[in-house]
Amino acid sequence: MQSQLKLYNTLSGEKETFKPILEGNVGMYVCGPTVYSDVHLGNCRTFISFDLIYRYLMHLGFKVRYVRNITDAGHLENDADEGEDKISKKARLEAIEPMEIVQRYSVGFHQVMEKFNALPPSIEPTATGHISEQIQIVQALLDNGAAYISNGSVYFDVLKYNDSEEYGILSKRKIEDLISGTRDLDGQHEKRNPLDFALWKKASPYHIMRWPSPWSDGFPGWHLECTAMSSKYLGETFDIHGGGMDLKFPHHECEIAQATAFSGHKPVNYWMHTNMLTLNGKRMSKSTGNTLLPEELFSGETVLLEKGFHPMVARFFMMQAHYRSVLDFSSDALAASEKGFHKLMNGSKELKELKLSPNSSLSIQGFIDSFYTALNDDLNTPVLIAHLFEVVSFINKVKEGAEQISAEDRELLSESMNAMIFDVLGLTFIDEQDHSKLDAAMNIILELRKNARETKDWNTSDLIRDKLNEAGITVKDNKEGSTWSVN
RNA sequence: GGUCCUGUGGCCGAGCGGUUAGGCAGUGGUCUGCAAAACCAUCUACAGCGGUUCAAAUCCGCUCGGGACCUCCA
Repeated sequence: MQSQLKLYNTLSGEKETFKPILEGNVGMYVCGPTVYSDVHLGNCRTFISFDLIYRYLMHLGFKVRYVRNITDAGHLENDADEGEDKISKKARLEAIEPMEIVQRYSVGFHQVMEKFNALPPSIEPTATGHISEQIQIVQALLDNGAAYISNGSVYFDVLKYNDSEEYGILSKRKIEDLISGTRDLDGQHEKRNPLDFALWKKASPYHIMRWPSPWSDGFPGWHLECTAMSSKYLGETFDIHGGGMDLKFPHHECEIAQATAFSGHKPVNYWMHTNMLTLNGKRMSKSTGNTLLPEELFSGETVLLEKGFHPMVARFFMMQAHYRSVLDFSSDALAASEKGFHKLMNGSKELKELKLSPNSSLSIQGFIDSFYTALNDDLNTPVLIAHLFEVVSFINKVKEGAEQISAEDRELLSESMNAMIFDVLGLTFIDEQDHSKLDAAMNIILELRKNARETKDWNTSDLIRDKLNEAGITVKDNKEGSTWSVN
């Protein structure tokens, strides 16, 4: 099954059969968040997409080392001399320590990811914790002539690199087009060419975050941390490097260039890029303010939504679209997913209690194969979910007596459904609190209601149901009796 | 302006040369004191115009929309 996994590789522009460098092991690096403000839902989608990939690789039996960095040194605000990093700017605004900002938003990020049931990565290194590694790479690039010093800063020489390698190989850009398209920004005079990017920046006097280096007191360029940390923890060539589409250029392109110049070979075999989550048809972005915060989604306290949605509903909503497709966020789409989510989860619950027959009326293995066919095709979760709904439909028919399932098959299907829903898609039941006392109380109430119904006292029975509903508890009547659930 | 992606039924969203995707909503029915849920049936679309092909939502061209990147951004 493993060898059949195909992943879309941005480098080739095609789906390729996934083959890890070291059999049975996968090294995966994902560009993490910049912790200078709250992560928005668009950021979350990327990390949830890679959580799916991480989960599926592990489900297939790979031993995965998943590295996702925390960018706490801040990226350059712009390329100008006055450039200051985002962390220190925010710190001065709020008159607190940079690391205080970092701490606050890192914690917030982790809390949000936990709500989305995203597994923590194996290693979550920080840029500030790897300054010496970054300095070493800069020195090596200076030593081998790939970089040059200018006024205390160090820049990567893109044109020189392009003489022997191909700058633009990932984003499919031609260097001539890039040169002609370069904007005339201030502070470019330090560079030999506008395309050159900073490896090390000399800090201006008021710049708070700074480290000593052979060239100046300063801070690392914004592409460098990923090369330093990925090569440290995964090796100079590793299997998968991921990030949002927006990082393809220039960030990942620069990473390839500096890493190749540093080590002499390509750093990554499979480049994976997840697509944007849009709001009102436009990508979410901190700088434009077109964002939705996770907390706003959960609480519904925003003009964009009619009500709040549980993180698992949002996760399911995201899984209903392919990770490489743009997904637009809307209240209606969320509401549709919410119903579908409950339908799926109820189906998976009911599967375990299905009445058994000597034989199954359908091929259970056929269902299971379809799950893997979908996932192996570049993680096609929308198709996987479509198949899961087919199973739910089958489950309901067994319940109604229109289809049959054997004991063996029920076990097999249950195991596979659970693996898909919980392990791979990473969904959880929304209501998992301990209800033992509520259970007891509800049993008493429903007993009274049952008595009322038996004497056709509909006023009482409806009053109980309506009042419970107002309190957030739904009562449903079936042939076998009444069931209840917390909304 | 350059590079690239995209346009699917009321809504969301797969498919990428020949078969019903799926979910939500709607409609008719079964069930039910009513409601809800569930089940069955139904609704059957591929921006427009050309072309290639026995066959196109799927490939090619043009036109018209939408978006991403080219500057920090998941």
